[in-house]
Amino acid sequence: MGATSPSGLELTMAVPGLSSSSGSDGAGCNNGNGGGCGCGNMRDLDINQPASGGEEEEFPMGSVEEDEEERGVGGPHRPKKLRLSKEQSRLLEESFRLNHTLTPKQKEALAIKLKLRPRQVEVWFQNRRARTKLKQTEMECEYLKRCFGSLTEENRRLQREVEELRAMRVAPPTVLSPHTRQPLPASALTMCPRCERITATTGPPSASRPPSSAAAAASSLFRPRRPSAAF
DNA sequence: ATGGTCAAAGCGCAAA
DNA sequence: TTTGCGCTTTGACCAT
Repeated sequence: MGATSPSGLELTMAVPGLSSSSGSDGAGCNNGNGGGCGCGNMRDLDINQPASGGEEEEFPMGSVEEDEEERGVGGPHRPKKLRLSKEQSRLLEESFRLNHTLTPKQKEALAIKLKLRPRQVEVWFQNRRARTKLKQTEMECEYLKRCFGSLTEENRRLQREVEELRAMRVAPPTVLSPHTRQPLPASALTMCPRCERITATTGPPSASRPPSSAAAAASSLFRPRRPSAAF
Protein backbone atom coordinates (compact mmCIF):
# COMPACT_ATOMS: atom_id res chain seq x y z
CA MET A 1 0.00 0.00 0.00
CA GLY A 2 2.37 2.59 1.19
CA ALA A 3 4.83 1.31 -1.31
CA THR A 4 2.86 2.97 -4.02
CA SER A 5 3.18 6.35 -2.47
CA PRO A 6 3.56 8.59 -5.43
CA SER A 7 5.59 11.21 -3.74
CA GLY A 8 7.89 9.21 -1.61
CA LEU A 9 8.05 12.07 0.80
CA GLU A 10 8.02 9.87 3.82
CA LEU A 11 10.92 7.93 2.57
CA THR A 12 13.48 10.32 3.79
CA MET A 13 12.30 10.19 7.32
CA ALA A 14 14.91 9.81 9.93
CA VAL A 15 13.15 6.82 11.30
CA PRO A 16 15.01 3.61 11.80
CA GLY A 17 13.85 0.93 9.48
CA LEU A 18 12.69 3.23 6.79
CA SER A 19 14.72 3.29 3.69
CA SER A 20 14.65 6.10 1.28
CA SER A 21 14.13 5.19 -2.28
CA SER A 22 12.73 8.28 -3.75
CA GLY A 23 14.28 7.54 -7.05
CA SER A 24 11.33 5.80 -8.52
CA ASP A 25 8.65 7.81 -6.95
CA GLY A 26 7.79 9.94 -9.88
CA ALA A 27 6.73 12.61 -7.52
CA GLY A 28 4.77 15.24 -9.19
CA CYS A 29 5.31 13.84 -12.59
CA ASN A 30 2.12 11.94 -12.74
CA ASN A 31 0.10 14.43 -14.50
CA GLY A 32 -2.90 12.31 -15.05
CA ASN A 33 -4.20 14.57 -17.66
CA GLY A 34 -3.71 12.01 -20.31
CA GLY A 35 -0.93 14.09 -21.61
CA GLY A 36 1.66 11.83 -20.18
CA CYS A 37 4.04 12.84 -17.51
CA GLY A 38 5.61 16.03 -18.26
CA CYS A 39 7.44 16.64 -15.06
CA GLY A 40 8.63 19.89 -16.43
CA ASN A 41 5.42 21.18 -17.78
CA MET A 42 3.42 20.50 -14.72
CA ARG A 43 0.58 22.85 -14.43
CA ASP A 44 1.48 23.64 -10.87
CA LEU A 45 4.47 25.43 -12.12
CA ASP A 46 2.10 27.68 -13.88
CA ILE A 47 -0.21 27.87 -11.00
CA ASN A 48 2.40 29.06 -8.67
CA GLN A 49 4.12 31.55 -10.80
CA PRO A 50 4.27 34.71 -8.81
CA ALA A 51 2.02 37.21 -10.39
CA SER A 52 4.44 38.76 -12.76
CA GLY A 53 7.15 39.25 -10.25
CA GLY A 54 5.30 41.92 -8.42
CA GLU A 55 3.78 41.10 -5.12
CA GLU A 56 3.53 37.40 -4.90
CA GLU A 57 0.73 38.00 -2.56
CA GLU A 58 -2.04 36.89 -4.71
CA PHE A 59 -1.03 34.17 -6.89
CA PRO A 60 -2.82 31.51 -5.60
CA MET A 61 -5.07 29.06 -5.88
CA GLY A 62 -7.56 31.56 -6.85
CA SER A 63 -6.09 32.18 -10.20
CA VAL A 64 -6.08 28.60 -11.08
CA GLU A 65 -9.19 28.31 -13.07
CA GLU A 66 -8.37 31.05 -15.40
CA ASP A 67 -4.93 29.71 -15.68
CA GLU A 68 -5.38 26.99 -18.20
CA GLU A 69 -8.76 25.62 -18.66
CA GLU A 70 -7.27 22.45 -17.39
CA ARG A 71 -10.43 20.53 -17.67
CA GLY A 72 -12.49 23.00 -19.40
CA VAL A 73 -15.06 22.39 -16.79
CA GLY A 74 -15.63 25.45 -14.77
CA GLY A 75 -15.74 24.12 -11.28
CA PRO A 76 -14.68 27.39 -9.82
CA HIS A 77 -15.56 26.56 -6.26
CA ARG A 78 -12.18 25.14 -5.41
CA PRO A 79 -8.87 25.80 -7.04
CA LYS A 80 -7.19 23.05 -8.93
CA LYS A 81 -5.13 20.71 -6.95
CA LEU A 82 -1.54 21.72 -6.74
CA ARG A 83 0.95 19.06 -7.50
CA LEU A 84 4.52 19.86 -6.68
CA SER A 85 7.02 19.16 -9.37
CA LYS A 86 9.76 16.67 -8.88
CA GLU A 87 12.30 19.39 -8.46
CA GLN A 88 10.15 21.27 -5.99
CA SER A 89 9.66 18.14 -3.94
CA ARG A 90 13.33 17.40 -4.04
CA LEU A 91 14.31 20.82 -2.82
CA LEU A 92 11.68 20.79 -0.12
CA GLU A 93 12.86 17.41 1.05
CA GLU A 94 16.39 18.60 1.07
CA SER A 95 15.49 21.58 3.19
CA PHE A 96 13.47 19.43 5.47
CA ARG A 97 16.37 17.11 5.98
CA LEU A 98 18.47 20.03 7.10
CA ASN A 99 15.78 21.62 9.19
CA HIS A 100 12.37 20.46 10.20
CA THR A 101 11.30 24.01 10.80
CA LEU A 102 11.99 27.16 8.88
CA THR A 103 12.73 30.66 9.97
CA PRO A 104 10.71 33.30 8.18
CA LYS A 105 13.79 34.18 6.19
CA GLN A 106 14.40 30.62 5.14
CA LYS A 107 10.78 30.22 4.26
CA GLU A 108 10.84 33.30 2.11
CA ALA A 109 14.02 32.27 0.37
CA LEU A 110 12.77 28.79 -0.27
CA ALA A 111 9.50 30.10 -1.58
CA ILE A 112 11.29 32.32 -4.06
CA LYS A 113 13.56 29.51 -5.07
CA LEU A 114 10.66 27.19 -5.64
CA LYS A 115 8.38 29.79 -7.12
CA LEU A 116 5.86 29.06 -4.45
CA ARG A 117 4.12 31.23 -1.95
CA PRO A 118 5.67 31.30 1.51
CA ARG A 119 2.39 30.03 2.79
CA GLN A 120 2.68 26.99 0.55
CA VAL A 121 6.14 26.26 1.82
CA GLU A 122 4.91 26.65 5.34
CA VAL A 123 2.00 24.30 4.75
CA TRP A 124 4.26 21.79 3.10
CA PHE A 125 6.53 21.75 6.11
CA GLN A 126 3.61 21.40 8.43
CA ASN A 127 2.31 18.46 6.48
CA ARG A 128 5.74 16.98 6.26
CA ARG A 129 6.23 17.15 9.99
CA ALA A 130 2.87 15.56 10.48
CA ARG A 131 3.79 12.70 8.17
CA THR A 132 7.06 12.19 9.97
CA LYS A 133 5.34 12.12 13.29
CA LEU A 134 2.73 9.73 12.05
CA LYS A 135 5.37 7.41 10.72
CA GLN A 136 7.27 7.52 13.97
CA THR A 137 4.14 6.87 15.93
CA GLU A 138 3.36 3.89 13.77
CA MET A 139 6.83 2.51 14.27
CA GLU A 140 6.64 3.07 17.99
CA CYS A 141 3.33 1.30 18.00
CA GLU A 142 4.85 -1.68 16.22
CA TYR A 143 7.74 -1.73 18.64
CA LEU A 144 5.47 -1.58 21.65
CA LYS A 145 3.36 -4.38 20.21
CA ARG A 146 6.43 -6.54 19.92
CA CYS A 147 7.42 -5.64 23.46
CA PHE A 148 3.99 -6.51 24.67
CA GLY A 149 4.17 -9.87 22.96
CA SER A 150 7.48 -10.83 24.43
CA LEU A 151 6.56 -9.53 27.87
CA THR A 152 3.34 -11.48 27.78
CA GLU A 153 5.28 -14.58 26.95
CA GLU A 154 7.77 -13.89 29.70
CA ASN A 155 4.96 -13.26 32.11
CA ARG A 156 3.36 -16.58 31.23
CA ARG A 157 6.60 -18.36 31.76
CA LEU A 158 7.16 -16.73 35.13
CA GLN A 159 3.64 -17.49 36.21
CA ARG A 160 4.21 -21.13 35.46
CA GLU A 161 7.41 -21.02 37.42
CA VAL A 162 5.67 -19.41 40.37
CA GLU A 163 3.02 -22.08 40.29
CA GLU A 164 5.64 -24.77 40.35
CA LEU A 165 7.45 -23.14 43.21
CA ARG A 166 4.25 -22.68 45.14
CA ALA A 167 3.54 -26.35 44.73
CA MET A 168 6.95 -27.09 46.16
CA ARG A 169 6.33 -24.82 49.08
CA VAL A 170 3.02 -26.40 49.96
CA ALA A 171 4.53 -29.82 50.04
CA PRO A 172 8.10 -29.43 51.16
CA PRO A 173 10.15 -32.40 50.22
CA THR A 174 11.56 -34.60 52.88
CA VAL A 175 15.04 -35.63 52.08
CA LEU A 176 16.63 -38.33 54.10
CA SER A 177 20.24 -38.07 55.01
CA PRO A 178 22.17 -40.77 53.25
CA HIS A 179 24.10 -41.30 56.43
CA THR A 180 21.63 -41.13 59.24
CA ARG A 181 18.53 -41.98 57.25
CA GLN A 182 16.89 -39.13 59.13
CA PRO A 183 15.03 -36.27 57.45
CA LEU A 184 17.31 -33.38 56.72
CA PRO A 185 16.41 -29.89 57.89
CA ALA A 186 15.37 -27.49 55.19
CA SER A 187 18.51 -25.50 55.72
CA ALA A 188 20.47 -28.41 54.45
CA LEU A 189 18.55 -28.45 51.20
CA THR A 190 19.48 -26.62 48.09
CA MET A 191 18.20 -26.29 44.59
CA CYS A 192 20.16 -27.99 41.92
CA PRO A 193 20.73 -25.29 39.34
CA ARG A 194 20.82 -27.75 36.52
CA CYS A 195 17.82 -29.94 37.07
CA GLU A 196 16.11 -27.48 39.40
CA ARG A 197 15.35 -30.10 41.95
CA ILE A 198 15.79 -29.96 45.67
CA THR A 199 18.86 -31.83 46.79
CA ALA A 200 20.73 -32.30 50.00
CA THR A 201 23.92 -30.34 50.41
CA THR A 202 26.92 -31.60 52.22
CA GLY A 203 28.85 -28.40 52.24
CA PRO A 204 28.41 -24.71 51.59
CA PRO A 205 26.49 -23.95 48.41
CA SER A 206 28.73 -23.35 45.49
CA ALA A 207 28.70 -19.79 44.31
CA SER A 208 30.55 -20.49 41.16
CA ARG A 209 27.50 -20.97 39.04
CA PRO A 210 24.76 -18.41 38.91
CA PRO A 211 21.48 -19.86 40.00
CA SER A 212 18.76 -20.34 37.50
CA SER A 213 15.85 -18.02 37.58
CA ALA A 214 13.83 -20.71 39.22
CA ALA A 215 16.45 -21.18 41.86
CA ALA A 216 16.67 -17.47 42.38
CA ALA A 217 12.95 -17.26 42.67
CA ALA A 218 13.00 -20.17 45.04
CA SER A 219 15.57 -18.59 47.25
CA SER A 220 13.61 -15.41 47.38
CA LEU A 221 10.47 -17.35 48.08
CA PHE A 222 12.02 -19.27 50.87
CA ARG A 223 14.12 -16.49 52.27
CA PRO A 224 11.59 -15.09 54.71
CA ARG A 225 11.04 -18.43 56.27
CA ARG A 226 13.30 -19.83 58.88
CA PRO A 227 14.26 -23.40 58.24
CA SER A 228 13.06 -24.46 61.63
CA ALA A 229 9.82 -22.65 61.20
CA ALA A 230 8.69 -24.91 58.45
CA PHE A 231 5.36 -26.38 59.14
C1' DA B 1 -16.11 2.55 -7.74
C1' DT B 2 -13.05 2.83 -4.10
C1' DG B 3 -9.37 3.82 -1.11
C1' DG B 4 -4.93 6.12 -0.46
C1' DT B 5 -2.12 10.23 -0.84
C1' DC B 6 -1.32 14.90 -0.47
C1' DA B 7 -1.83 20.05 -0.77
C1' DA B 8 -4.50 23.26 1.39
C1' DA B 9 -7.58 25.42 4.63
C1' DG B 10 -9.85 26.03 9.12
C1' DC B 11 -9.63 26.13 13.91
C1' DG B 12 -7.71 26.28 18.50
C1' DC B 13 -3.83 26.85 21.42
C1' DA B 14 0.49 28.69 23.25
C1' DA B 15 4.33 31.78 23.26
C1' DA B 16 6.23 36.29 22.30
C1' DT C 1 -2.48 41.03 18.99
C1' DT C 2 0.46 38.43 16.19
C1' DT C 3 2.70 34.40 14.83
C1' DG C 4 3.65 29.65 14.45
C1' DC C 5 2.29 25.16 15.12
C1' DG C 6 -0.59 20.89 15.64
C1' DC C 7 -4.68 18.66 14.53
C1' DT C 8 -8.44 17.79 11.60
C1' DT C 9 -11.03 18.12 7.50
C1' DT C 10 -11.67 18.99 2.63
C1' DG C 11 -11.19 18.09 -2.02
C1' DA C 12 -8.34 16.87 -6.12
C1' DC C 13 -5.74 13.39 -8.00
C1' DC C 14 -4.08 8.77 -8.66
C1' DA C 15 -3.75 3.59 -8.73
C1' DT C 16 -6.18 -0.52 -8.33
